[in-house]
Amino acid sequence: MYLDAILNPLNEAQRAAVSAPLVPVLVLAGAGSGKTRVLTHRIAWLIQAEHASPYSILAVTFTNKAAGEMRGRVEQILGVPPGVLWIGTFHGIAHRLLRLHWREAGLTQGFQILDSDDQQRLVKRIIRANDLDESRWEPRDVAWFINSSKDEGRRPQDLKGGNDPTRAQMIRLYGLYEEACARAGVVDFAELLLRAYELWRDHPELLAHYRQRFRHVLVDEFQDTNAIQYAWLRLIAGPDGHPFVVGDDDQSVYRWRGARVENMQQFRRDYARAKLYRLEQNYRSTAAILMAANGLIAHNSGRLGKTLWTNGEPGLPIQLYAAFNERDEAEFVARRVADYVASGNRRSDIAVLYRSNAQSRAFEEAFIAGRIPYRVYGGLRFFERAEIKDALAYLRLLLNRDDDGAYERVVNLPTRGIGDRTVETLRDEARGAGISLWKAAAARSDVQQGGRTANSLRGFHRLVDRLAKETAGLPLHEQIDVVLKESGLIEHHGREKPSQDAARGETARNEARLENLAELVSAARSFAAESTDLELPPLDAFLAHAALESGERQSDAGEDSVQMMTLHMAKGLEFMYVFLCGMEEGLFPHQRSISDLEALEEERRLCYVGMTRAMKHLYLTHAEQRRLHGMDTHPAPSRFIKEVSRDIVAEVRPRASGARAVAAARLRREQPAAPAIRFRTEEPPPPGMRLGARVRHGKFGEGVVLNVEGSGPHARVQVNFEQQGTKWLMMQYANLEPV
DNA sequence: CGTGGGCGGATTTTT
DNA sequence: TCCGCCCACG
Repeated sequence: MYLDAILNPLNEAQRAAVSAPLVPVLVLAGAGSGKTRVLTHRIAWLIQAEHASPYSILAVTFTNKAAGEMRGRVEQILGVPPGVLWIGTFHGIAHRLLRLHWREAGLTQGFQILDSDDQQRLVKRIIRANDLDESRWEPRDVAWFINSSKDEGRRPQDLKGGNDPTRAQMIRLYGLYEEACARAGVVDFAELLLRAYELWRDHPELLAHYRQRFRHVLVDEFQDTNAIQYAWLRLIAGPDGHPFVVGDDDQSVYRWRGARVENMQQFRRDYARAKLYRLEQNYRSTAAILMAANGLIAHNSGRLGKTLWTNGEPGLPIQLYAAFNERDEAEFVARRVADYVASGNRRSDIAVLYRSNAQSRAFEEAFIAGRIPYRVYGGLRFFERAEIKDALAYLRLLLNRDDDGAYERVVNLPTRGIGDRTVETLRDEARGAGISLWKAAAARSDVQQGGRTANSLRGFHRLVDRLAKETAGLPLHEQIDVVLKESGLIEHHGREKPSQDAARGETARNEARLENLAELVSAARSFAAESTDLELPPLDAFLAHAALESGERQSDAGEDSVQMMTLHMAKGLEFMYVFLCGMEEGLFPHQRSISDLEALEEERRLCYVGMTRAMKHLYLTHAEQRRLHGMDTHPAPSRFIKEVSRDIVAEVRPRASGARAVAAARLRREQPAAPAIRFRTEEPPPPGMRLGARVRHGKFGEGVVLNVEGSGPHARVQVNFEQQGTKWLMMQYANLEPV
């Protein structure tokens, strides 16, 4: 591929970023501005123009999906054989490093990965084992403390309790948790990152090797990095490196789980030579949608500053619907969806977005009533299902008998007469001797030859040993097949309950579980076929895969259906038509964020993310009455509605309230009000004052045109200044010059 | 050992 | 209101 071919498909800003010199680079990439394209083309550029070896490239993302897309596109552009480039998630890459250097990292060779559920169970066991009150020490809170400590790079010994007994206890539990993990040979997600960081930090020779190798480090969604991820990046890039990071501070919506937008500002401080590029041209949405989004996000402070613009259609104004209640809101959306579908649109081009999952219910009911196929995202994913985790627990035991979490999960599944009492004594014995449950039980059933429980335990151990022996050397999917059958798991779920006719629902659930187990076998088959990872035995690799890529959500795709999801899940996606629902104070912004400025600004960013998902039409809806936790509330419309310039909003019908609204909601076939949109319909905007143009003002400095009203000397422009924020100015007096 | 009723809590979620 | 979890009972 020639250099022209790399640069030609790009706009000027993208081209500048892609062909930037080998210095640290921060790309501020707005929503829909072609950020993935810039990353992939940058990689191509490094290889073609800078003659970088494909082996010298390390590209990091947050999700497997993003990593997969990036890898696909790079390999397509360059024709590089798969697997040469290190493209992966932070966790995936950390995992790979730890497998390669498990000894230096202080891990066991066959270490396994705990998902958050496994982690919480383990924390709970530790709390119980220490006779602590679970309501005082909630496993969720303790796990959160442990994870956020790790995210900050802190080990128990780095933490001080001070005068705070609660904190001191948390630190103690963190320490006990670490010991339990070490004993069982397991690591949680945060541990992967922290260990990978410590591995390099504490082994200069290793670090030197990898620095030499990965000369080119690229990072996607940089605004989502947490402290340890950023520290890790700085280690690998080194003081003289040139990391290429892409992010959007306006789309930072994961502060609550440790992401630090400040890393973007910090990056510029840490790398004084860093160059900043802005991608502001948007290829996704209409001008109306972008103006609404720009106007909203301008209310946030401390932004790096960026305004989206487009050469495309002005588009329809944002439609605002004030519903009577959540049912009316859902019925309105359902009617609009039906209209869109009737005029030939695909249902999958339509998205219903909301702040919290509970809101989906009303929409589901309306869609069912209207016979509109829909798909709700969220909920359990494949590898998180109970029956799948049971099966995985057996597989984990095959590799590592000391995995107490797995042991407890299946020691009595299917039931084999090993009750809570037995397990409890086992736990005590194991803890007393500082050994695993497996070892404790093995010691015991040897001693007490005769007892019934001892027999059961021995039976279980023999089963596991036998499965290990029988499956050794078999292809992966056959290994799993054998384990499923001989462990009794299949029979357990397949067992009919003949006596009860009423148990039909149960039969259906059982069937679904059996299907899932069958799916596990076929997932293993295709995993083995596709996996190029030769560094790990297949079963180890498959278990890591199951933990790190928990799989698709809800697989019953196929039929064209309306997409329903939370705003967080919608990040990174795009839809022709977007309904942003539940725009109410207390719901969005959420009650818990209203009194904290930082949290409130994050809610605003979330709203910005939601709005910028829409390509053609955007609806904002709110309800005047809503049932929340069983109580009727009368929430005020979200402040975010008011923060969108009124000029680009059209109310779907005149706001009604009270009794009138009841009738109106029932009777009115709502018609959109005459569009209130006033920008560039008849008259062209003043020269140089194109939407999104950069301008300079004598006093306020540089800014970007958000909005233009009228023409000639009476025209007014709304400008978002980098320093001063958003202002309306009269063309006549403002003396704006195009930049 | 499995189930039903009482109780408390109820953003957002990837890895 | 509704869901998930814990405990007591059969």
